Amino acid sequence: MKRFVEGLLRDAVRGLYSLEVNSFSLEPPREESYGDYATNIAFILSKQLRRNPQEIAQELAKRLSGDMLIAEPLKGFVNIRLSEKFVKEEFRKLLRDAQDYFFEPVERPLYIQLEFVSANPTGPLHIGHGRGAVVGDTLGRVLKRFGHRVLCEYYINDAGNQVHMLGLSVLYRYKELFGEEDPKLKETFEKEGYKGKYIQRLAKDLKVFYSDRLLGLDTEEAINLCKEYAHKRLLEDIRETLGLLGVSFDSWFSERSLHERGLVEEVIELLREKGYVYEHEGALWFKSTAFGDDKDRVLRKSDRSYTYFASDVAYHYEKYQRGFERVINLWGADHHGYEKRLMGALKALGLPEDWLRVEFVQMVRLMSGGQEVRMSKRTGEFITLQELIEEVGRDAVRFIFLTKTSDTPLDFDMDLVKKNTSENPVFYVQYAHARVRGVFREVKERYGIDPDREDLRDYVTHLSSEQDLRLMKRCLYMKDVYEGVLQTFSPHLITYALLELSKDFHHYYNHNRVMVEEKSLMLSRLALFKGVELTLRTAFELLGISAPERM
RNA sequence: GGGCCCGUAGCUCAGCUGGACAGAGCAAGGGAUUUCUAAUCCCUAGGUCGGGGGUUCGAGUCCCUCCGGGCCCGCCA
Repeated sequence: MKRFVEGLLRDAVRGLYSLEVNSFSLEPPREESYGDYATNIAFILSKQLRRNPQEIAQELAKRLSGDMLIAEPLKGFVNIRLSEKFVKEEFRKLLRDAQDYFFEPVERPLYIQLEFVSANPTGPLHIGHGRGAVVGDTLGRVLKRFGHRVLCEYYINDAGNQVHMLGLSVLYRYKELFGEEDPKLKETFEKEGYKGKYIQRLAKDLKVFYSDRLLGLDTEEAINLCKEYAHKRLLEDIRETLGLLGVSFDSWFSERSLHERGLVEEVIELLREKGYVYEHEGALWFKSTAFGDDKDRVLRKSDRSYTYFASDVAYHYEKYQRGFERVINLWGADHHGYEKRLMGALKALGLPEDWLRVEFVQMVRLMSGGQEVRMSKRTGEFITLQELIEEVGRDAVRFIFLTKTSDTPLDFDMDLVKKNTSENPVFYVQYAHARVRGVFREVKERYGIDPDREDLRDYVTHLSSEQDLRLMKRCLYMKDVYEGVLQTFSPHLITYALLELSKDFHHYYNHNRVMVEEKSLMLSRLALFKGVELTLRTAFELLGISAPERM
């Protein structure tokens, strides 16, 4: 809708002043009585034309008003109202095919890679990973709907020190099972090892599998065996947890494969050719200060092993070679220091400036009884993502994770999502859907009308009350919301808009009855409800939450 | 010392590339039940947008500075 209005506005400007305006605002005004959209375009034009904005607003409003829009100038603003005719036409389109209506394919589809979660396979996913997973997954769904080719990828850190430490930790616990203690192993374990109970479980599994055969092996060899087994198992667990969340990846990319293909050396060589690599105290450094970083960063340590940073540069170079036109990374907020050096390296390699976009996902705090909950009562360890899903359900987890912009910390109120009242936003929006379905069931029973099969489009004509129009517009408005998500990569806008829609629906429901004597009125209200249902359902699909028939 | 995020009604937060008298939800108070689920709806109240400067026709929004809070800063990942 917004796009349509914008087009008319540009036409009007072209017609009146034969010039183009690039940036102006066009948004729903705060004050509802001003209409559906308001624009500051006259202020922008007044600079270029050196004329009074109020006059310009007046001319534009006159030109704009017609069949579709009613425009009025006010204090230099142009206030625009969608005509009843226009709203109805749009609503009919929605009823015909909601997918078609809401998602007009982008003119130039891009091959986009979306990398998110990418948690080390050294333990279970925690709550923060879940937020990244949901935000990434939903964003991917939206981008796909608009016609982009999207590849969702999980980057597995299966090389380097962390997985090594995982192997070591498992081996330590394994030996423990046989009453053996290796002092060297113990020292490292106590300092840097993974202490979670899941390590002991993995050790027990290995005992079943190998019996005592690992004891005879050379330590390094044994660590490697443990490492292989443990990280694969943990990855399976991660996959399972993501599955419970309804998140799936198209691709799982192994860090190790970069090393095996020699890409890490290759990319360092490339950076060296460009003159951004130097040696210092036996290590190889990247001159990230040349790109605004506060210090240079090590690529290869003096023990000749590569840093995580080095493989990350190689990874992104590999992404570029794979042909992605756009790459979006969702990182935990603790990685923000990383952005500059990676961006710097990519710039040094000659990649386009806006090719990579990094979005940060901030922490989640679990709250219950007004207090932060960190430890699970059952296990005494940090609450895992899996436990949270089991506790409150997938819908609540997904919805709440999308209620705030991802770059600000989120408090997850566990008590709230268990309530069946309007305080609980998840309940509130799903209840709207259940109510629509309830009416449809009843209508079918009483009158033999099945709104699921009936084509109700022609009855839209009878929807003329202020409340009718308001609810229709609210549905149509979701189209603008999706376009906003596309532009800002902020899927949380959907939950907001959904709450507003639900609010208007509940209001309508309380003030208007569907099953009334007058048949055409009943059918028109069914058409309205049908539109609401389709709108809700489309949004629910993107959010990955269920659309309950009854509650 | 440096980086990132944040400071808006009692609480939790919206406020989209600067725009019209600052919004919502919750909590508080009052009201609607012969209903297609009242698990809902309606009404009322409340803020010098952390302080100070600047840019602008116009600043919660941009710039500077100060105060306060959170996260991060290793030849770890």
